Parts: sequence; structure tokens; C-alpha cells
Amino acid sequence: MAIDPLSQTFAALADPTRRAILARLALGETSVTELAEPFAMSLPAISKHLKVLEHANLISRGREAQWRPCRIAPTALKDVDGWLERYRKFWDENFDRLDDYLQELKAAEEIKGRGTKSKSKSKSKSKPGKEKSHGRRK
Amino acid sequence: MAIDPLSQTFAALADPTRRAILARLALGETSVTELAEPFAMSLPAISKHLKVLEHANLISRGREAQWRPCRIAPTALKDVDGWLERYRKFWDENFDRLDDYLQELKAAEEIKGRGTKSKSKSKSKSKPGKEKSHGRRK
DNA sequence: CCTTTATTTAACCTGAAGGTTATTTAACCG
DNA sequence: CGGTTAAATAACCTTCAGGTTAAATAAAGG
Repeated sequence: MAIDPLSQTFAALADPTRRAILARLALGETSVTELAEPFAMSLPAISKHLKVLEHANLISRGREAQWRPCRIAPTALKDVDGWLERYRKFWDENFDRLDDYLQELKAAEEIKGRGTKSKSKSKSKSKPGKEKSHGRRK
Repeated sequence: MAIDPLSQTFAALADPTRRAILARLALGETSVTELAEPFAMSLPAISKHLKVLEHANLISRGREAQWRPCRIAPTALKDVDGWLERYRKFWDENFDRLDDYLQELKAAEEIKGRGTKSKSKSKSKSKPGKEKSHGRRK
């Protein structure tokens, strides 16, 4: 078993059946049998997938009579997003522009109504050093 | 081999060695031997890891004499982020607030200098229906 | 209680993932 | 050319993931 949680999460997400289950759960809590229905696969197989998802903290399960309703547990996905953060600059062209936008905005509010400032043309490529805030992370 | 690309990407990311390699490459292009150095592992093992990363479109490799410099290829990570998008609402408390912020801003710009409007206290929880834009996706 | 419904556990099979060492390939360098 | 350095490939081993069927557990309900 992979000891580090992030590996476990990624491993859990590496299966299309499990991602489909998550997609279904994004629509709302539901039972095991209902979750299993779309798949050409035995119920024990689904049960195993759910166990994997649960151990990866991607879902949590309650109990209601003989049913075990599943729902999405946010923490693991949040961690994935956190991991992704440091790589976002490699593809997200909005990454910089959004920051500029927010910075502009902040500046604009400070000098509200005083004069014209800070043109929209931003060219902050390949600027190493300070980290910027992006409003996405807790 | 997993046929769908997303499964391949997640599977590739499910190994701590490979994530460490990516972390190193985030600092800049480098050679296989240099990449291998931090790990208590044979070079062929690293070579295999690199092949996995390459097939998952997480890295690309050039050629420079006898060296094969590796660099990060953004597309696969971008796809992961895209996949995450639909789940972001499950954990990101800024998800709504950022939107409100941008919407407010847009509104504020339209009526620039006309009067006082749109107080900052936004309470848009559990509002189903229309998709909102977040400035992050292409 | 005995039966039905929902789900898990057990035992098993197959293939692939991740590691090893030994051998090749590729390119530079004296 | 022959040696050295960089990296990939081959052949092999062991563990684990994902599936199966058959049996066990849990709770509801006549």
C-alpha cells in the first residue's frame, strides 16, 4: 500500500470506473447498487472500487438501514488541487492575467476616482522571485 | 495499457518518485543522470519512470549530444486541472466569493462613477443552474 | 423465524507495475 | 579506432490491482 496520501489519491483516480463513480456522486449521495448499475461489472468489483475511494478519502459512507449511502469527501481532491498549484504557471495563461487584474483592481479601489492609472497591457512573463496570491487557496 | 489519457496521467502521478521528478523539472530542464541522483534507485528504474511520464504527456524529451534533456509538458496537467474543475465547488470556499468579486467588479466598471452600488456582502450559497466563469480555464 | 434485499468478504486468477542486473546503443573525445 | 560517458533495452522477479464466483453478514419485513 502506498503510504503517502497523495499517491493513494492519484492511484484511486487513475481508474475510469472510479472517476465515473465520483462523477455520479457529484450529482448527489446514492447507494452502492445504484452506483453499480451503469457498469458491466459485478457488484463485488464496485464494492472494491468504493473501498479504494474511501481509503483515498475521496468518498465517505454513511449507513441507512441496509444501505450504505456514498458521498464525495472533498479533502483529497482539495489536496490534488493544492499539488497542482505549483504547476499551474506551466499552462494557465490566465494565471498571470488574473493576478494582474486583481492587483489592478485593488490599486484602482485605493485611488478611487482620483485619476487614470495602470493600463491593461501586462507583460509579466519570466519574472522569478516573489510568489503571488491567486484567491484560490485557503 | 490504459487507453484513456486521463487514467494514464493519474497513474503516472500516483508514484512519489515521478512526482519528485516533476517537482525537479519545475525548476528547469535537466538530464536523466541528474534527475536520478537524489533517488536510491538504479538508473534503468528512473529511465522507466521517465518513459511513463513521457507516455502520459507529462514530460517531453529533447536530444543534446548524448544527453536527453527532460522538461515539463503542460497539457496533461492542464487536463487534470480541467477534470478537477467540476469538483472545485466541493471544497473551494473562494470559488463563489471570487466569482462574486469579479461580477461585482464588472458591474462596478459599467457604472463607473455613477453612484454607490453592489454592497460587498455576498451570500450566494446553494444556487443551482447557470455555470459561472472563473477566469482560470482557457 | 425465515426470506428478501443490500452489501461485504473470501478465495482465486491474470496481467501489469516497479524494481533488479547485465547488455546494447549512441555520441563524444583523445 | 578504442575508451568513456549517457541512456535505453532485455530478461527476470515479486507484489499488487482489478476482475471473477461463491459464501457470509446486516437489516427489514412478513
